[in-house]
Amino acid sequence: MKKQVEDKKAALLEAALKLFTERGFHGTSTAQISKEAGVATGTLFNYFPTKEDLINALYFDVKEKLSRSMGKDVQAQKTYKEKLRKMWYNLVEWGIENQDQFLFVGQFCSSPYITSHTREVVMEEYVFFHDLAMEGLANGELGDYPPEMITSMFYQSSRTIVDYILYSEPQDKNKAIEDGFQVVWQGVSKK
Amino acid sequence: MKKQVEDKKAALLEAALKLFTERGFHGTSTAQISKEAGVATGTLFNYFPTKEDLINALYFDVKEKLSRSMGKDVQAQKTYKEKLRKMWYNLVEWGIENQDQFLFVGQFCSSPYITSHTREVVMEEYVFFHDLAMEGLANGELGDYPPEMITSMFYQSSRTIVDYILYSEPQDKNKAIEDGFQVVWQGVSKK
DNA sequence: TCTGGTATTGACTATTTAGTCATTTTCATT
DNA sequence: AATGAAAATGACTAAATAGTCAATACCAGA
Repeated sequence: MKKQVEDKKAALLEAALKLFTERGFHGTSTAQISKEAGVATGTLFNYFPTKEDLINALYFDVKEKLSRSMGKDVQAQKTYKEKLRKMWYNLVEWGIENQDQFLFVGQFCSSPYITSHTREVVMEEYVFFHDLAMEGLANGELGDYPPEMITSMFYQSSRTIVDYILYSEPQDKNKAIEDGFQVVWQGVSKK
Repeated sequence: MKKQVEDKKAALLEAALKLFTERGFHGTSTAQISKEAGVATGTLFNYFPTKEDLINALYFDVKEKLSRSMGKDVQAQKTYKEKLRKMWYNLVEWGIENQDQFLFVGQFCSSPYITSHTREVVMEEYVFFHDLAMEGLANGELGDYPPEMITSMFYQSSRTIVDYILYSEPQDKNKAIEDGFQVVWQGVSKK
């Protein structure tokens, strides 16, 4: 029973992910989401009292997965540059392998349907990222820029490279990923 | 008469800009837009046959303004680095001074309501940008990266810095703008 | 097999929506 | 002042919407 519950909830989130990205928030009806998920219209509202709750839960879900992928094996790297490189590859590879989630985040990160509460909760998942920037500033590996600026530039650049790879389809994706890292590292590291 | 026509059209675009950014595309009714613009509901459809036509016209309008600001006085600069710096300042300052348009573009650039036709037409306004990257590659000022990658990184970084300035509100905005340029220039220039 | 509580269903509704169109207003020209 | 064509109006409609709720299905434990 518990299993089935999770199944339906996951199916609803998956359906919502696909449809919201394809057709937008108000462009997708709750009926369409239920149908795509293979459940009754009422079932959606058992799990998510309102449509807004649904998209906020979905946003949190996706951002959490992203944050987990992002941090994987980073602390195991020897040098600071290797830590950043690991994180870069985690980010870009996740984006390529999870296109739908990647596009969803891009489309809804500044959307009015995501509440400031959701944004705050999501933020907490990313403190380790901020800490890593602080570490680089403290040990002199990074140029003397505000940490929020560094993290933003790093994260947004990874999105830019994923977009570039998905849209321009370069022959050598790995080259593109490494090129991207070189640009960012040259940009933020201390000369 | 001609004057008034343009007034109403402009009022509709302005109202749509504000409301779409605040409440999303389907979250904003055509009635709300008409009301905000101070015209009758029918008038909107005289100028824009459908709601989609309206948002596409608006998107084109804003992107065109951005492209014009972006290129201003760039060719008058002496060195290549100065050309890029001029463009960087044009971009970031436009974003700060035109927050509403800046946010609108960010929110709708990858939205399903913007047709691929609109995207293509908008693209044409930005060939000079691509050409500038080619120029930098040809004269050895830029690192050996694909030009599309360079333009994307440059443009998206400018967006990141505007976001950073609007959201983090650093004491010294000009320092932040110049810092941003340093990061990007270090990133894409040849070492 | 029976019990009782939980999960699921889908018909239903009150509201909202994009777009229409017959009518009225505006105003340059005569 | 008279004309007429273009612009503006807003009441209207057919369709779609988020969310409800009474009825049903399910299933673990006794």
